[in-house]
Amino acid sequence: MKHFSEITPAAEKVLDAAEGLVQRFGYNGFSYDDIARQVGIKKPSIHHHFATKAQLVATMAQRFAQRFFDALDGIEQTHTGGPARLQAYAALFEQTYAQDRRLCVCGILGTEAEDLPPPVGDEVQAFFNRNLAWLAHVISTGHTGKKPLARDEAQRRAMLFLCALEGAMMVGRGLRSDSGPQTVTQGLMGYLLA
Amino acid sequence: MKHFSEITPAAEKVLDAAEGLVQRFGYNGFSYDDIARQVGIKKPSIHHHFATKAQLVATMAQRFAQRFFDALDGIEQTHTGGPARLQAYAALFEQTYAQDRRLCVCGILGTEAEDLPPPVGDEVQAFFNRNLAWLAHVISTGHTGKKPLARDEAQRRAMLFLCALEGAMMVGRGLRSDSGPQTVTQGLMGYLLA
DNA sequence: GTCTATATAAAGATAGAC
DNA sequence: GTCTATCTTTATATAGAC
Repeated sequence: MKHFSEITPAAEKVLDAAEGLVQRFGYNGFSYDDIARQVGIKKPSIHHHFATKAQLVATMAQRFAQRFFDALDGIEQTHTGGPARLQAYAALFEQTYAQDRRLCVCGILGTEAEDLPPPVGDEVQAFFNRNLAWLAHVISTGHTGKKPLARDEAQRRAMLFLCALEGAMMVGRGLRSDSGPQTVTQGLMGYLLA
Repeated sequence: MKHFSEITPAAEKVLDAAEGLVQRFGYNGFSYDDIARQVGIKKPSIHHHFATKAQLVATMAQRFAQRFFDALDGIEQTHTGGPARLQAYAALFEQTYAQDRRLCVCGILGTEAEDLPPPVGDEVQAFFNRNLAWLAHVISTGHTGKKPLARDEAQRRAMLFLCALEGAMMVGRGLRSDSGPQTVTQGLMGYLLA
């Protein structure tokens, strides 16, 4: 698979379009022609950049994950303490949903997991694992209790937070509501770090 | 739209197949031919029972929701107290995911909301609204605090619980894990009713 | 890097016989 | 209620010219 770092400007536009389409309609919900129309080129030109849809989406998911992880690094550098970091983490989901109720790329692909080409499924799985590790670390070092948090307790709370945020996007859409992740963070933050 | 209550045994088998296929692959992830193969008939026979895919899935979602609400009534009759009722509620999600990691019908349809025929979207929206109302009621009457729960606080907690459960199915799939909703209920229950 | 033209398969759906 | 045959559209993908 082509790595997203060695990609031309034209191919980048294709990835941008694919990302938005996946976030709105899922893997099975868009076509090469949809991308072509958005980018302003023809269908076969897409194949010039990405031979198959599986490769295209795998590359896009990889780029999405990389950017997300970069954002996590940024949060650790610019925010101090558990609450601020979890709040900044939640804001990433919030900002995504605020754009026409877009879902997390790996969230919507996760629901389609059984149907996904293996390379795409691998990206999704890695994305969640790394998010959980990051959250468990932040929760573990940021909590305010007297005893240090047990490793598996930190992991449980990380799982809860991630699921609540992903689920809030899913449910928010089903409710046809503009309020997504934000509806779920209030109160939860205190619980996670208590 | 045909109501599911006036449906023949043959049509019922079609709905059963459609339900499983939606839970595994989503609205855009299966075809009339997939149903036909499962039921053991041919494609046009499906159209005899349900003229369009939109009608078929709308009827299926309606049946799913009705059964789910019946289960909620059952929980209120057979379980007493907030903790037992929330536990029984979570078990409904658990049982679904335990079947080949199937998702909640309205959960997976919710992620596809932007792409859904309006009648199907209506069913999904109604499903979530009614679930939130039921949960808010159980949480409100079941909590152990000294002061009665404020209405909007009960609704916030209901939203958190629903999103956590739906999200756990989504994330569990992305992780290729057999552990779904169960990973998220522990600890949360105490928080909801505190 | 983009195009026209085309191959091939699958989708939702209809007509009409049994 | 189910079938064969068929229509129409759309999908992913390829060949080869510019």
